[in-house]
Amino acid sequence: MVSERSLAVLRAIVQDYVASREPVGSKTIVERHSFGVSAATIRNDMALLEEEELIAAPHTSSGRIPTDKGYRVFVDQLTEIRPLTAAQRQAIETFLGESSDLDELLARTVRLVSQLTKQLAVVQYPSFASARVRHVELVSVAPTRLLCILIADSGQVEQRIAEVEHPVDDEALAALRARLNEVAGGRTMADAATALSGEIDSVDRRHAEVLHTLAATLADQARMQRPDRLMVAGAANLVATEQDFPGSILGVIEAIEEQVVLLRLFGEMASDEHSVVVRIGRENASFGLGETSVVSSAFEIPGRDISRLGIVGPTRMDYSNSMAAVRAVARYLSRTLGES
Amino acid sequence: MVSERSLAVLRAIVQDYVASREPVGSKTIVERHSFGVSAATIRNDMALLEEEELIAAPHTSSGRIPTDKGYRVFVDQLTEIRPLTAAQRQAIETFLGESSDLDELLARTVRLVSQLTKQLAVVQYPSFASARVRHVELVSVAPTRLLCILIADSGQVEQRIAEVEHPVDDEALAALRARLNEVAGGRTMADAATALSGEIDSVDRRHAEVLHTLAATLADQARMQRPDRLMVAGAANLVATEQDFPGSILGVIEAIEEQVVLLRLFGEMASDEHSVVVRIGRENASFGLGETSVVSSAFEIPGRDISRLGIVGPTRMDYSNSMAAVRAVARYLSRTLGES
DNA sequence: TATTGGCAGTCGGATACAGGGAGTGCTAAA
DNA sequence: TTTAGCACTCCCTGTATCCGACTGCCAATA
Repeated sequence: MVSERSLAVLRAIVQDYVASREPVGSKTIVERHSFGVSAATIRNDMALLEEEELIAAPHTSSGRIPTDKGYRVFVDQLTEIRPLTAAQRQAIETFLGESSDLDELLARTVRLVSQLTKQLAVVQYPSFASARVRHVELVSVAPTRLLCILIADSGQVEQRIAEVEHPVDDEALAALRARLNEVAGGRTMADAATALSGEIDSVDRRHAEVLHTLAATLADQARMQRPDRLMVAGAANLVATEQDFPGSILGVIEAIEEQVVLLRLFGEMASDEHSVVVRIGRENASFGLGETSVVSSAFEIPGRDISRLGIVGPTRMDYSNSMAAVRAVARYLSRTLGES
Repeated sequence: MVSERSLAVLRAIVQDYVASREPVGSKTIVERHSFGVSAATIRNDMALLEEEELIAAPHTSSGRIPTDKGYRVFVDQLTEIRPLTAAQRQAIETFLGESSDLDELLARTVRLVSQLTKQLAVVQYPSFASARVRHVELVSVAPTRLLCILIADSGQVEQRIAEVEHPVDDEALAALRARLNEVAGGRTMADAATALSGEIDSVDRRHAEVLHTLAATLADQARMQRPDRLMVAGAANLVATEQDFPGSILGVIEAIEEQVVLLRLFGEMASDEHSVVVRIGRENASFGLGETSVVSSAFEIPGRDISRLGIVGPTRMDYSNSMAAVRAVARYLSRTLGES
């Protein structure tokens, strides 16, 4: 059984180790924290914590460092997340408030979060599967190449080149454009995709082939066959913590570049939408990120599907600060932008 | 004066050092290369090369490593770039041939180049300043918010949110849309920008304010106020060569993320469009990249402005291979895609 | 029972030192 | 111009040693 003071000792160990990167001993604890007890007592508590596998000693006679399990308990104890300072809140507002379009907003967001947390920041590009089709535009870029542009009422624009076998003249193009808008306009992306697929057979033979290609193309687009993208910032922060990755940092960087891994990880964290979720060390082992921790939170921008942002760093990180920053920025995106 | 054989010795030193990361001595050279002379003779040549500051000795009595100047001479001697293997050419075709849109093509390109060269690859997103305006679309996303979508005949789509003070109803919106298309349609981006600016005064008072905002917005867009973007891949390759950066790799990573730096660097390399340009070490010192080399080449995709792709790595890199890969991919983009 | 002081034991890290090895620079000879 | 030989320099590595930090345990104490 771990006593209340033992947990306080664990907190002290986590804080000191995060700050110094050095195993922390009993003497250090009594010096830097105001426990009313002696070092020997702390040692007894540390023996308990080690029994519970919350801390470990890298070498026989050295200070202790938290285990993944120790970090987990530490984070779970953090019932109340320390709010950001006024200056930090101000930074969020001024930094994000000026954004003109979604791309820039997200770009600023990742940069901001990486600066606030000193970690690598990631934001998931919000998809818009639930948005509706406002307009379909066709542009002939070559005799047998049509550019299909899909405009959603959320403002999102998707484009795709369609190859057709027979050239399409301007007149036919106009007819096709009208037909496509008639069928797809106003529908949600998913609906439009199925509607277009069903439309293929009931069309003028001469253009069946064209429509077929177009419908398939648009359907693909609408289904968001292309997986959501990620925006990343602060890679230098990750490399700066290289010493915290005993087993080469290369695997981590590769996993970040292989965005699919992170997207799947985000997918698994989608449980509670309005709180900050933390996954620590080995909890991410199945993603090849067994030495990293991820702190993330959901956010929702009006007209878009719900999405996630977060940070990725070594297990030895300032969870309190990371959670506060991630939560604050996610809330800003959801609330402040949602109100305007 | 550097003799012909001295240059051969320089080549040998560069090749061996690039391969082994270890200073190379005279004995190693006679063992691994078929000079018909003894180690002592090589030493004399090495003394010459050191005199010319083409090589240097890290320690008094150790092998030699090439200086930046040495790499420069080595690269300039590479009159003929070794062509890629058939397998590599095949890889380019199959890997890039399947791309559906420009984004994916560029994404595949950077990944391919980073794999071929084992370096960090960068591609500049081709701008379209010389393209013409095909269509301007306005979408009301909120009473006082208009989404402006600019469609170019090259297929590029740019979007921007415009804030206006007074609400705009559907009827006025349609009129505005017609007017904007009338003025801007068919013009190049640059022309459209000036034309729109000039149009502001000659419009119905009630909508002057709206048009003003829109014109300014579109003008900004057309001028490509937003700098060209970069796509990056293979960061892991860069980190893997960390040992080749005596002065911390962090600055390099920061410079990469700060895309402006690379864009300016690319801008300075734009001299010869159809050949591969190499900048070595201190030649990039003014960009904070004094320990890195950049190999890049221009390419041109139909309907787009000319643009660049390249790789960034330590001065100790396989220049021959990097130049061959960069040139081959750039040519593929320009030629093969241009023909189709 | 919980806490404390003391003390022996353990291990890592820093320091000092010697020996081996790789490589150069120089000189004299071919 | 090239070559062989040789002395010299310096790095690297392994070894021995010392120092310091910390733990773990035990007996005493509140």
